[in-house]
Amino acid sequence: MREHDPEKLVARIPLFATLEPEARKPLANLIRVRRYSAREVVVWEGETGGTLFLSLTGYFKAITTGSDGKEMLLSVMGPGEVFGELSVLDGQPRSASVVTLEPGELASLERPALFELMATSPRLAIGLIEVLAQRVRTLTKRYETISTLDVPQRLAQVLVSLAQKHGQHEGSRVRIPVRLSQQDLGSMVGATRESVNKQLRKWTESGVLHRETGCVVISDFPALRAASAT
Amino acid sequence: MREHDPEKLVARIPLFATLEPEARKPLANLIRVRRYSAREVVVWEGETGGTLFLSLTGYFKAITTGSDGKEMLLSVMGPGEVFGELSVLDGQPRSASVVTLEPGELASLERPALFELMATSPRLAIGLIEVLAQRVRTLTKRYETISTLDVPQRLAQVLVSLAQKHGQHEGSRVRIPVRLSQQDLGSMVGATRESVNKQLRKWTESGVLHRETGCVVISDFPALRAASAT
DNA sequence: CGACGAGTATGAACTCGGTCACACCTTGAG
DNA sequence: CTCAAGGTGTGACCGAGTTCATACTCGTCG
Repeated sequence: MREHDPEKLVARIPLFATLEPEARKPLANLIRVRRYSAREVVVWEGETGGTLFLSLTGYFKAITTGSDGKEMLLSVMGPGEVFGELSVLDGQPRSASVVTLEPGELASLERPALFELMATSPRLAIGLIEVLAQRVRTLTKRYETISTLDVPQRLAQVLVSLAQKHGQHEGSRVRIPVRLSQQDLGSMVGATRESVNKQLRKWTESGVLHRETGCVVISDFPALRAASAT
Repeated sequence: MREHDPEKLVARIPLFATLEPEARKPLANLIRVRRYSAREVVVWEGETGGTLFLSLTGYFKAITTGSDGKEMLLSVMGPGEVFGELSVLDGQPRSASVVTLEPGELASLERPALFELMATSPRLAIGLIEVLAQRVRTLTKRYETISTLDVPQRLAQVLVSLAQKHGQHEGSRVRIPVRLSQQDLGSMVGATRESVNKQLRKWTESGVLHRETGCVVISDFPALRAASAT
């Protein structure tokens, strides 16, 4: 995003889009923008921190690391999305780490500034509650999925939702413009790198999708969608 | 709970405990109390509904039913806990069904009344945000657990947390006073009834726990706790 | 440009836990 | 009191997916 006028940046973030215009001006002065390089850690799980992040460009992953060192990928966040609201709102330690998947830019807002804004702008509070509510719904669904479906179904489901959330249409094809390793995909569906690889190969062979420099391109979206349900 | 003075009821619910005393009086007039019999459905997944529920007595389970009809148990709620806040806050359909595990009483509060209260009492809004935040944290942890640990570990973990949340100490023993079938336990950890049965038997044989008329009593809490981590 | 590290590819062996099948208890409704 | 229904107990079998081992491919950095 070459745009560096804070006020214009703010208008692009859905959370702030519905904000009263007169509330946007002060906001613009409170955010700070920073560029992150690939694989940089934005927040560490377990840390206490009161910063809210707003993704401007690039993709980020939220991960938790289990006691045995295994990494679980909780969500992939792209431009316009907000994260870090949990710790800001309840003051508890960060529930996950966030790492850049590729270079990108983030705007950040500190807790005191956020609370000040919320006091004058109830819509912001409502927006944040909606973000939180959405997280609960997404997590509930993922939880249900992981304990009900088998690996191919789970993988199909993840690809479908990645495509819906971040996909770029190229004719009848849909490109998922996020550089996710097979390891990453595995840790999204609770499977090993190997299992992901094998399933991906099957789909590649049957022409459902193909890989391009670290990205997945879906050729036959309906087929994938069909594979995600029973 | 024989107590039927609404104002006293309200004081027992943690969400309202920190409420300004002058805000409790109007609240008392807005809640409605109802008794539910065993296995009664309080809310149906998918329905739209704007009622917030406050558990007074008895235990309740939140479940989602997958497309294949398999039931997942999301959480067990006991006296003092609040549920149904998600749909009330974001207006979306209910994310899960709630069913009584045994006869119990619930207080309920309708959306308009709640919003009215929130407008005058910011603490209530903060309390609800905390409830939501807690849900995100719990779900995140459960999600991590289910995809990292094996069945015995998951089961141990669930029993430990049930004991911590609802347990009654009887000397060195801890009783989980909730009537959960092995099927229920299974659907909490993403396992079958049979697997739960077999693990429970092992623990019974080794004296870690025993069963009493539908309830689980933990004899060796440290052992169970040890079994829940690797 | 060449080499190292990260990611990809693939199969063989094993194993946890699910499925199935069947018998045995409780418990509460009539 | 009796019966049906729902919950519990237990073993045999088998299959999806993990683990392990071993090559290969690519891109990026000295």
